[in-house]
Amino acid sequence: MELQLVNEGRRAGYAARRLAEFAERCRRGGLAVTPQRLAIIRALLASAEHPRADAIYETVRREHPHISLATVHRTLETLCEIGEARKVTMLHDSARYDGNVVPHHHVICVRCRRIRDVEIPELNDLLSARREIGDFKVLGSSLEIHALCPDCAGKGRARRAKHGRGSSPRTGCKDSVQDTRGG
Amino acid sequence: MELQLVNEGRRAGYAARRLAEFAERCRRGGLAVTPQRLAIIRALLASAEHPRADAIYETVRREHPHISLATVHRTLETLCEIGEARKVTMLHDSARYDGNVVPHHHVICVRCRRIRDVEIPELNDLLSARREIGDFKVLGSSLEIHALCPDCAGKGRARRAKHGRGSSPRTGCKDSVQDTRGG
DNA sequence: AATCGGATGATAATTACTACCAAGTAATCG
DNA sequence: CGATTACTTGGTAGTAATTATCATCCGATT
Repeated sequence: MELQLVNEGRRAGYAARRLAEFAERCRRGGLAVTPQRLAIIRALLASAEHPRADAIYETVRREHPHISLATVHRTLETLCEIGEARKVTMLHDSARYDGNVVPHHHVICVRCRRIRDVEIPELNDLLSARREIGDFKVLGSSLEIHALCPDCAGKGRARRAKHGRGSSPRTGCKDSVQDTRGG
Repeated sequence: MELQLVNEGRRAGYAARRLAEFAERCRRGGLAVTPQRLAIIRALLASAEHPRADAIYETVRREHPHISLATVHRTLETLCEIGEARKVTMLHDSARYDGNVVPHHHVICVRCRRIRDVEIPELNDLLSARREIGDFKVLGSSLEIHALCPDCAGKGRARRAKHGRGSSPRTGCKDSVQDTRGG
């Protein structure tokens, strides 16, 4: 299986292109182009660290000393909504435990966060053949398949639910549909 | 690619077996077998929901009204450490953002939580050919490859760092090596 | 330039989780 | 079986990440 770390040069070129189109994309998404948003997307695109909100905050603060941490959180969330950023995992809200310790993967409903086990023996085989990627030593892996569960698929397009931290995975449904499908 | 939801019958049988071996495995792991731990692993194995600590707490409370939520959090963590449970994602501490919205995957250092982008075009192809899994409608996917980064690989075996919530992903290193390699 | 709706900053509130410590109890040994 | 001891637990305070609230501000449109 082809499988390689993305190199720095390519990432930088990509970031430059994305930044150039940013204002245009904001308008298309119905968002105002503010200095804060520009600074935040610039910081995000400049980083290869997959940063947390507070790291972006520290970076942006150097040029915008008055920016609020809340703005950074809000903006990153907004960027995800218009598809200008993504979260590394959609399950960052709280720890979800699994009693099944046999290697397997998960389908996750992007609306209600329902999770079901999936077996993909071939994927396990392919990855366990791989001892390292770049200079990282591989230990294991876990595939998150983003999907709509049968209950949520019927409900039409997401009515942007508010992001009460962990408000819904308990029982209810939550939105922020993040389509990561390949292109 | 073979790819299917794990069915309920199989899961139940697996859970029964695991539960039977639990006491033995605890002792092997140097842990006391307490009623609380038994109740928690039983609740976890009985659930197909990939529950959060609070859901386990609500279940266990019916039989152990005095159990503490802190115990549930601690115990689930402990179970992961001795390999009797796993977390659905190891990145649940806090949101990590990515400016790269082109479909790709991630290598994550299990010690310091460093993340790097990985491209696996074949995986994208295989999954985008798949429109549904069971009754879930597939939108996209994200593979988490668990690994040791070059810096952490040299440092020998993990000295169990304390779990200060988000204490290390900023810069430092954190442990809880969770080997999910196939078998 | 006037208007207006969305955006921001400051801060309070919420949530998930961990730290701490006194008291309880499982495992070991006699 | 009972004493010993170290590991566990419960209760609770504390911490960190994130969201809510709301007055003020400012980008976009006219």
